[in-house]
Amino acid sequence: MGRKRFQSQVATGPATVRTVADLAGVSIASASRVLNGLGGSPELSARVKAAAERVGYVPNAIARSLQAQRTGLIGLAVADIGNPVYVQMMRAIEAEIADCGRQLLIHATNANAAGETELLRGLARRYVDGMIMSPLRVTEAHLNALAKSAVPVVVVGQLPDDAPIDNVRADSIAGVRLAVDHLVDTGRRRIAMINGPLDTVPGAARDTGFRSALAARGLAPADVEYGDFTFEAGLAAARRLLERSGGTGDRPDAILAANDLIAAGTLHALLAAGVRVPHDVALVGMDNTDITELTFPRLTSVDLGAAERGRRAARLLLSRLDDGTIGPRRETVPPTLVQRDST
Amino acid sequence: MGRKRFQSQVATGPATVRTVADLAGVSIASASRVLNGLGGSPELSARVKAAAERVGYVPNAIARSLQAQRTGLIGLAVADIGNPVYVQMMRAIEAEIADCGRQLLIHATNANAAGETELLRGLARRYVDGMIMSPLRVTEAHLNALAKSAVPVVVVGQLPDDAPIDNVRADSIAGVRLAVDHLVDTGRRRIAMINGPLDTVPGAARDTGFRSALAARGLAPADVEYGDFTFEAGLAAARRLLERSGGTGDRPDAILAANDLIAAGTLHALLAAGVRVPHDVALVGMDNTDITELTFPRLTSVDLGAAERGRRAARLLLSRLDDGTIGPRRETVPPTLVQRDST
DNA sequence: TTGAAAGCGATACCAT
DNA sequence: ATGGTATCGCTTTCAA
Repeated sequence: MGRKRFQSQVATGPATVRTVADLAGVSIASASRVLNGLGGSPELSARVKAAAERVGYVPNAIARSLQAQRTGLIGLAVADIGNPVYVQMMRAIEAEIADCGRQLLIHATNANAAGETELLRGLARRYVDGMIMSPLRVTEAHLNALAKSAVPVVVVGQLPDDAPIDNVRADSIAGVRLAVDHLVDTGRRRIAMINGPLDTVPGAARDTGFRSALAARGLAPADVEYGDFTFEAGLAAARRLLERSGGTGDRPDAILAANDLIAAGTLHALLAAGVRVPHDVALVGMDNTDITELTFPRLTSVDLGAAERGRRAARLLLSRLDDGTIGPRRETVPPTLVQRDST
Repeated sequence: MGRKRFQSQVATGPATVRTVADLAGVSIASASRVLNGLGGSPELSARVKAAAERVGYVPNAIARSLQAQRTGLIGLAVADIGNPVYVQMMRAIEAEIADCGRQLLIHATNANAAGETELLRGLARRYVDGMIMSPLRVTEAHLNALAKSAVPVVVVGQLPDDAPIDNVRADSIAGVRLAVDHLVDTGRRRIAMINGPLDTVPGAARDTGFRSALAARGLAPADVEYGDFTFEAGLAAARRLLERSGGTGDRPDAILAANDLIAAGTLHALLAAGVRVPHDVALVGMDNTDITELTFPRLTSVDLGAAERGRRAARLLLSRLDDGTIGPRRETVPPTLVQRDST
């Protein structure tokens, strides 16, 4: 029966509004008001401020969140926080939401689909006002979980067209076409591709795009290899590809890598085999990450707009948090080709 | 005067314990107990669980945190979330704390000292149970703020020896010595260094280490350059260095770069100038980030244990959260040299 | 075993 | 302008 109510607050634990109010000899309501810059007579304000200062009062954000029904936190779920593409995206998102005084809660899903849906069910109702996620693969379970998520979610990546969820996507197909056209325009004809896994959304899209872009120029793939979206996989795939074309004659004169990591691996294999880049083989990566500047020669790469996608996703989410009634929106970020020294 | 208290909860907003309790026809206390797996008769438990299932109940973590006085969130403040070293550290920390069901709240300080102390005063009392920070520079203000932080903080990086704060540090000096010894042992004599800014903690330590390590082998620096800890700065500094030693005669036969980004920039400048690596000039980076594998040739690099430092910092913090009474601890992670193809 | 009620810390709505 | 108090959703005594 509220014993504490009637005993004055001795310095127990960190300061609360009550500590400040007691010290200033005012009600907690007045203390709260002054602390939030609403009303208060000069005299009372001064007393409260002095008291707050003296006890080093810092408002407890948890309590405030409970009352306000919002935390100011935005969740970001990515497969791998080390992947340069996600790093780019994270940076853009962070910058965008920091402007609104919000913070980023980052969660690595480790490309684990079960974990991702669990996240939507759990974490979505945990601490975040909204959430941005970029799943590598999208399953039925994802869609289900997304549909009943308790907070707004924006998905970066491909989603079925009828999914009623805010969605920002890259245009891989157009991106691949940019690369292919660039290679053909600069005289390459035997164009090979080193792709990621076909059962991922980006892998599948890039495969389709590659074949149709070549067909549009009256060409067929010189060769195709698959592996993970990693440097090591790119290195291994490129070695297989080089081995297959033992004679210089049927070696591809250009290779399109499905991302910059694969491209870096490929470059490594080429240089190690004494192949000159771009003289003998032109090389194009995708994602236009920082990696492109680190290699020698620097990599030509298709910018699929990771940063821009992050920025737009953040904006979509922020606007939805302002007004939950707007219908689902879909944005597509157009790719650009950034030519450097590998083509 | 508590109107709501007496009206049954109609489907308003997301389900709460009250929703579940009302639906199951039990008290919220019982509902809470069942939901947390404490007690409850089989019959009652079943009813509550069914009700929770039906309304898709997910506990509100904010409310729980307010009660429990902990959020399960760990804050991480780094200068730049894109820097590969921090990425390594983040990954290690994330993995470590995820095991304990905690999550990472990441904050980019953009190397802004004012922001960092503000963080300690504000965010530390905001949402996190504890915090790991890795400041580039440590000021008086930092130390002050650290001293009165409301939650435990672990600092990754150098701190004054008498600072009563958990602290994990790299041993830059030993790291530089490893590199220098390796270069000398492999026959290099004219060793230059491309360093970061001298007014940063790591920059200063590496400079000291470089000079003393050389002196220990009876050598003097062949040349020294400074710039930021970036690829571009490394590239520019290496160009200046090459220009200075116009004749091949007094060109350094080895360069130590203060981090891998600088090393990559340096490599770029060397290769562009037609210098063979490692034949003409050996090159050693520091931090042993993923970058070392991406370049051609791959970079020999001193591993200052970023991942290990992150892991230890996480462990220190977790143990302190368990028991706040232990005194401040200080750990130093020993460096290792990882030889690759650039030496 | 179950339920009533007291908090956690802050804000907001009332009266005064 | 100021103070009392209900409330956010949950956990946790304390009684019954």
